[in-house]
Amino acid sequence: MGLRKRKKAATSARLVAVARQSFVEQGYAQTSMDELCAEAGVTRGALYHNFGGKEGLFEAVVRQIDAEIGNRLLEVAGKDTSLAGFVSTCVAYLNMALDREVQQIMFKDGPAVLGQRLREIDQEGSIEPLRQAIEDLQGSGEFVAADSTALAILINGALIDAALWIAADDDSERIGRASEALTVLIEGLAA
Amino acid sequence: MGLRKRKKAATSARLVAVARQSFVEQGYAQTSMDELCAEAGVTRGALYHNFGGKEGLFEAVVRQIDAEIGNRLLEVAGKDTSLAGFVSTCVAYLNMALDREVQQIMFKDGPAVLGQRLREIDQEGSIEPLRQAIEDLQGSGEFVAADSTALAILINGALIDAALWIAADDDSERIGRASEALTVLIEGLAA
DNA sequence: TCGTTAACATACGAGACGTATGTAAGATAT
DNA sequence: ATATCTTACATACGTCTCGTATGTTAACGA
Repeated sequence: MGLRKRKKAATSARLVAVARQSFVEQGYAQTSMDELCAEAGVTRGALYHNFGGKEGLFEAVVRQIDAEIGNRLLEVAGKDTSLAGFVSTCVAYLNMALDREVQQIMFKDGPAVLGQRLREIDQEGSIEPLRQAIEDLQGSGEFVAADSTALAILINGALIDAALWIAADDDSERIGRASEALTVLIEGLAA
Repeated sequence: MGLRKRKKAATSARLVAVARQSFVEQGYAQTSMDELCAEAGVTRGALYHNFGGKEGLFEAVVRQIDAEIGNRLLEVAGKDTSLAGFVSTCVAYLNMALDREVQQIMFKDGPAVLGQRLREIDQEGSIEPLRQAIEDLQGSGEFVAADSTALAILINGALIDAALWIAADDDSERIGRASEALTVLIEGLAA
């Protein structure tokens, strides 16, 4: 890789890093691209050259986070393909969804900024690992025989809202309640 | 009620009506308050006097939609308090969630614009009716004995994502898949 | 009837975003 | 090695939008 490409990758990475922090701390709408670029040590020219605009930079951050979640999910789901393992995977997802970065970027600003595109990105990152795990369980007869994609969507949505509900409260008493309800919900799907 | 109050209510209603339409059609960020006020036949002065700003107007729209959903849910849930009735309530909710207005305002822009406040508003509108229905079922021993609020949150989230998933596709083949999976999910919670 | 105040209009200023244009350094071809 | 070309960014500019501060009119109370 030539020097040009390397420097470009470096500035892109710096912009994404700063953006990820600013978008989380101040939210998408309240983040000024002037300030953000200043923090990254570049001007807005670099931004528009590399990402096309504010939205493009945000999407880059989303893809980064989504990839991290997807990798982690695949990692956990690969260990144990039993029903108990699936519960563990969901709990792992729930824990990731409790992260402030994930909540702000993926759940709050994401839908408003990217709209439909966010769902397409999510599909690879979080939905597909869930769907695959479900299908595996169905293959071994441990899970009800309903559409695996639809089930993955339902569980995904349940997990997201649970995480937001948990994080909305200061005292960490909700996480126990949610975890229990989640376990009950999934075990109800066991064949 | 004096003439003053009536005219104030009238302009407020006009602003909310126009805002509801614009926010749905163009999204929150792309909606200009200048144009919106022009359509409503007032200036921005009226807006800031009645709602304090763009956010306040958006919140008014959210509350209006949320109240409609809540009333409808209570109506459906009140008819039949059996397990089958609960499934009907969830399906009714799913159908409302398929509405373009609801999706754009409540699910896409809502979280980004109102953040935590949206959840508080939702609590009264959609969560509480669900929770109440669950508690009734638990009282008659037809439902698993897990935290009713947590279960309501989980089901609410599942329904929202299911609706977005269904609406994301043109051909209406997903609604059947989602409805079936949803039914399976809820019946898995039957005691 | 007259002062008061609510409801709204008008005017103004501060940012913020996107684009068009300029520029310097790395890549490329001969 | 040099000249050309192109990439990666910087700079400057214009437009739009929101919020506020101030003005104005009409309803309300005394």
